[in-house]
Amino acid sequence: MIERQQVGRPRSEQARAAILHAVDDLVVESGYGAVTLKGIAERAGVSRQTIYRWWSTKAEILLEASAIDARQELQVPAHETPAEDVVAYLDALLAFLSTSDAGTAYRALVGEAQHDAKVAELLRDTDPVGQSAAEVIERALPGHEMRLPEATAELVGPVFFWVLSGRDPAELDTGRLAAAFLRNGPGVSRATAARRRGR
Amino acid sequence: MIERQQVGRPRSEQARAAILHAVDDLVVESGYGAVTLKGIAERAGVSRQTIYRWWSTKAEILLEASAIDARQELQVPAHETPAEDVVAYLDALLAFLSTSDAGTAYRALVGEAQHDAKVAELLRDTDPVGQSAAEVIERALPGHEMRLPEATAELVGPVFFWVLSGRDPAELDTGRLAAAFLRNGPGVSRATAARRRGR
DNA sequence: CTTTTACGAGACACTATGTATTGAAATTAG
DNA sequence: CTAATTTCAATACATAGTGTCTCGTAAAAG
Repeated sequence: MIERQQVGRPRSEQARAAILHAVDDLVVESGYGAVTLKGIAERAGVSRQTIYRWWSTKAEILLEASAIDARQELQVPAHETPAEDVVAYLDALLAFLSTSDAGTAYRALVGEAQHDAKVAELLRDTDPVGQSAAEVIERALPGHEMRLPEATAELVGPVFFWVLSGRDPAELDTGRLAAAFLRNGPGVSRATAARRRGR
Repeated sequence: MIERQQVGRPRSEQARAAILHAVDDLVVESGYGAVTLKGIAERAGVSRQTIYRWWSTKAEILLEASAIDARQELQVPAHETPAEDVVAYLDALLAFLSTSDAGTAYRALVGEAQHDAKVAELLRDTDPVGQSAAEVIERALPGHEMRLPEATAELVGPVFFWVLSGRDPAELDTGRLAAAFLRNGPGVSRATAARRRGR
């Protein structure tokens, strides 16, 4: 924590929260396209100037509004076997991307990133999907012999593509995907890895 | 071909081409975000009304403008082995998504589809990436025992995620991805499949 | 009480949107 | 040739969002 701003009226936490909630609500209600800074300000009961003071784009606000929820929803409890871990994660990822409010926000951000370099950078810095996937891989498959970036893409990619290309989430067989990922993934079994760590 | 419009002034093919080219140029020059219908009209030397008559959104025009190029760039010549085929396809896909003009348009469309249901439907009907991937799988791995939708997602997904999440295309090891895909993919070898067809 | 910073309210110029109107051009049917 | 039909360019219009600015007020520190 850095001590900044010793003097002057402190930032209104109420206004901040109202803005973030307003964005969340508006995106879910009317979709990202219909969200405007004007609308956010009115909904939050806040002056537009107040928004511009702290954020410069819709995307920035949306990222801040959804980041916490995103992390939480992509956090899966540890399971006994790597297979269970991976399936649970893929299910969570599918639910996040296709049904969750935070997921809606995330997809909107990915969309914006395709034609807005600032958003792309913003998203690269704090990408909840990529990070959560990397964590799961490290946890479920310690001692694996994959390159982590590629492994992350292999794990996340299929679900990511499925949802973002508009396919029906209900028709995706995550078990199949998990099996495929595990088949080519770990160069060593979990037991082997445990033995290695024991030595 | 359906015979429509027997009477009246025919649609100007010149205007149509000018509009499509203008969109192409503008997207490449200034990015999708900066493209406006007004700008397209001015660039193409065309009335705005003429655009509205034939298309209803930027996305529609862009799809029409890039669809042909997209198909062409994702078309890879057949190779000797499945491995070569798959690697060649993944390289083409990576180049398409990350460097090609048509790929830029495609990514923009995928982005729009995340907050525009019309675009999503439009893209679902004519998705050059999904279709080309399915073709490659059927060609390179006849007799495979995968469900085609999941297999398509497994093949395309990692590259798709890599690029759309803003990772550096130069750092992606497509050979590794291809190997992983092939390892879990074909239930039968190409030779076996050929034998089967022969019977 | 003074200084500093944040706030709400509202005005401003600018730009894009989507629709409508008008008159000219290009084509077919009779 | 004429009438009907359809497209076209040009232009105007109301609506709405953008980003910046100003003003008077509120809340904190010294």
